[in-house]
Amino acid sequence: MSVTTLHDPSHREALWELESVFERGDLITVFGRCEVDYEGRAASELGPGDRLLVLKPDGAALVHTDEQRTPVNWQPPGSEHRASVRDGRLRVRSERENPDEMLTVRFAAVHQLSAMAVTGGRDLDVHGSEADLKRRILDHPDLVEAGFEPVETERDSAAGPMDVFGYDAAGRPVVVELKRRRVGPSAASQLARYVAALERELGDDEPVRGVLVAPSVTDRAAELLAEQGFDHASVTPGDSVDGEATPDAPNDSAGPT
Amino acid sequence: MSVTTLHDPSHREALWELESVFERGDLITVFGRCEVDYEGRAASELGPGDRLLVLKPDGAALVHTDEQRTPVNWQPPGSEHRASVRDGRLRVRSERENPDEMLTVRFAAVHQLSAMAVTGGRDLDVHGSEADLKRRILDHPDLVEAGFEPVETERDSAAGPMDVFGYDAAGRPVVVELKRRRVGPSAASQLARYVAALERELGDDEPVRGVLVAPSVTDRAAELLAEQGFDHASVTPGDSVDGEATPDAPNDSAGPT
DNA sequence: TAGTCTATTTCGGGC
DNA sequence: GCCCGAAGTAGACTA
Repeated sequence: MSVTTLHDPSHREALWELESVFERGDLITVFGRCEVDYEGRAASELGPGDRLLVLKPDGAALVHTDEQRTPVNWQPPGSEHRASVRDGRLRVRSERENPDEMLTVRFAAVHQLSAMAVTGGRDLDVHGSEADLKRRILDHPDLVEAGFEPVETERDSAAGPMDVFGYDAAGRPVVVELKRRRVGPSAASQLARYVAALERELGDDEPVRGVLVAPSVTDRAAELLAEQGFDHASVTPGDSVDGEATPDAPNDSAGPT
Repeated sequence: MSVTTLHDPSHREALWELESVFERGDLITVFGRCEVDYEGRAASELGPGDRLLVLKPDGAALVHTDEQRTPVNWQPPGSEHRASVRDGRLRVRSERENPDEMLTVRFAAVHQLSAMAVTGGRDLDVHGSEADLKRRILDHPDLVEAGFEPVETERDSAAGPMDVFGYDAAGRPVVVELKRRRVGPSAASQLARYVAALERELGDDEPVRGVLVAPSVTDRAAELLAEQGFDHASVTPGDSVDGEATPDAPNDSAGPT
């Protein structure tokens, strides 16, 4: 049987079931009236209400209300689930170390408790990520700008690893930062950080260029880029183009000041 | 009745139930063997396996495997759920606009379908956030450094809003960036961005200081801060201290170069 | 609605 | 284990 369900179990019945399921390694859902407390990196309290508690065999715990994609409370994988009956309530705790965190759910009433044997794939194929954009840029460097030659990806610097490092048609070093979607000021900062680090590394006599590759850029980010003499190439991870550059100029300015 | 459950329903039965529950506004869980497709900001495919689908009345949809805190696929609130039977399978779709996104879950078999009437609070009290840290700094500005005087929070600049703006004991303008936890290079960048914007705004004759307030800082971030002459004050959102500064010096250097 | 930033971010990859 | 950055980030808040 792939699913076992208890309806309106007593706290004792729920406890027995939970303990046996913890052994078995099934996915558990508990729906009932509860209060929730969390203490760890932060702390929180949640007053009484009906919620759905999901306990995963990998240690993850999720408390969901009827709203939002994000659980109202949770515990990440690697936590340990335990159950008990205290003060006439079913108490489910999920605890982990490093950081020390504890989630406590106290059920005044359990409406339903289910255990499900989960099998099958969980590996997702995703398209349109920054990794796809990077592949695209390496296959068609002209999308960054005519004559761009990529040399290294994830090149390390004192400020962290830069997405793509290469040289422009004039032989000047270029740092390329890739973003799969429209970017704001932080992407301009990030690029500036890598460019500055590389300039310190190469010496002040060697000016380093910065190019932000992203579908689009907010006004403020555009100003910040312009202020620092950086360029922007408008490219999306999944444009269907295969051969040369896009109809209009791939980058919107010619080079550094 | 607060929970209705169908075990191993036929696709037709599952469909009828889903349609009536969509009207009612209950929280739905469907456990069964399914494939999942997503297309929108990105795209993904997930092969056959047993998963838990959660459909919320606010339009959120979650597909969970037996691992991870994050759903393997999802749809944010505001989406519209629809169900049908196609090619002998129960198909649940969740669609939204802006951005245009569609999640499709095709069930080869439904092991369990439950509908739950959710009531009660969903407002969480959280402690230890950056907002708490800000309150703490405004109450005890000496935690930033002796003589610091906060003037404005969320002060806007060409690079975005700075957490706290004020003046040091010598009357120099100070930008303070707050982080509730240990920070890396990006926080140093962020601070640099605000400081540079403010210097442009005030004129180059007026040097602007930058202070990062956070529990701790990675080595690399510390180097980046030092390079720009910024300071770091070690403060956590929830330190129990109430009166003066902490025993050891609240900030670790005297001022700008 | 778009821009900007926080988050108990989570997650993965490298060292 | 820590560091670093991406994510279909989500969610909150403001203009």
